[in-house]
Amino acid sequence: MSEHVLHDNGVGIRGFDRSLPMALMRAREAVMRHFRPSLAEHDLTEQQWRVLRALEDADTALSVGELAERTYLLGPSLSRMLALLDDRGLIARSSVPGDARRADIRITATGIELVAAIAPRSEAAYEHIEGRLGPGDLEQLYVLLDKVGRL
Amino acid sequence: MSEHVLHDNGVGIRGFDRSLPMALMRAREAVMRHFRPSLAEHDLTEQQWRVLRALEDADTALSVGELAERTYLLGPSLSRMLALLDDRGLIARSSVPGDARRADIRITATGIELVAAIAPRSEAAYEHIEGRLGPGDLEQLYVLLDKVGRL
DNA sequence: TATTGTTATACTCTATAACTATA
DNA sequence: TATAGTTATAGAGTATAACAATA
Repeated sequence: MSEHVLHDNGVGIRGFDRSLPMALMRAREAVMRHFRPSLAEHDLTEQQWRVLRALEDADTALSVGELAERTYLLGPSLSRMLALLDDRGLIARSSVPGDARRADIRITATGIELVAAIAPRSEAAYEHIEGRLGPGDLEQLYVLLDKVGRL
Repeated sequence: MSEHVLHDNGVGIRGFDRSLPMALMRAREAVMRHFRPSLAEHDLTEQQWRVLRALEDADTALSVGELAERTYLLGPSLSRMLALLDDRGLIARSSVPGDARRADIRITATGIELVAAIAPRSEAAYEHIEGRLGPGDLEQLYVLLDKVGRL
């Protein structure tokens, strides 16, 4: 029998400690706690960071809609954010030939530099996590999270 | 060799798909997507839900500070939220004998009823997840998340 | 003096609806 | 008519500082 047993506390709902959303949030908090100061230092919110990372990872221009999906941001939030990131020269927009409604968003060289400047702290956090979990466990965690993410 | 290989994309940072915070967020999104309508139906934000669940799980009164730690909310956010939940009769405050600075927060019968009313939808979401992962994987996921959460 | 909690303030994000331009 | 993106608006959370009351 496992130490992690689902228990009934009388109102037909799992204990707080057995709530998957809370466990996910706790884990995310633990990771971000080490990383957030680095973002603040460079005047980036977590959401802005997600946008830059998504663009940098895409390696190609993305439409606003595609970007919204990948970053879990709503259109209006993203729209305003892109204006700010554009002002800071971190992203650039261009029109799409053949569909004047669409906008192509890409990360600029300045944006890539900023991401690269923050990256070392991110790597340090990962090494810390790997040190605690071991590479096998981390791998297994990714597999399980991917499964849950595909609900 | 695993299919999940950390790769270098030229700026010294992991790919977006190999970002642990993003994987955690995706998983949480997938779970909450099924659950959020139920909260909205009862006029609760995710944060308010966390507060009610934490109180209900504690099975005893908590100080504002303890509650803030358990729900990952800041004092000022929590302070305002407690006033709203108090107005709705979902929580109650009482003074602590021996320390007039502290406030004891507890969930009311009405609050417990509300949690119980929402619980079935939560359970359905869990059954869906268990159906996809299998109980063993879900258990393993909890173990790994707990490890990460203890950073 | 330090701690507990609230209030003040500015900013950001969430969420929905309305709007513009284009397809 | 539908789609892509922006603008408008209201509400809520984040974050820091300042504050009151108490220890």
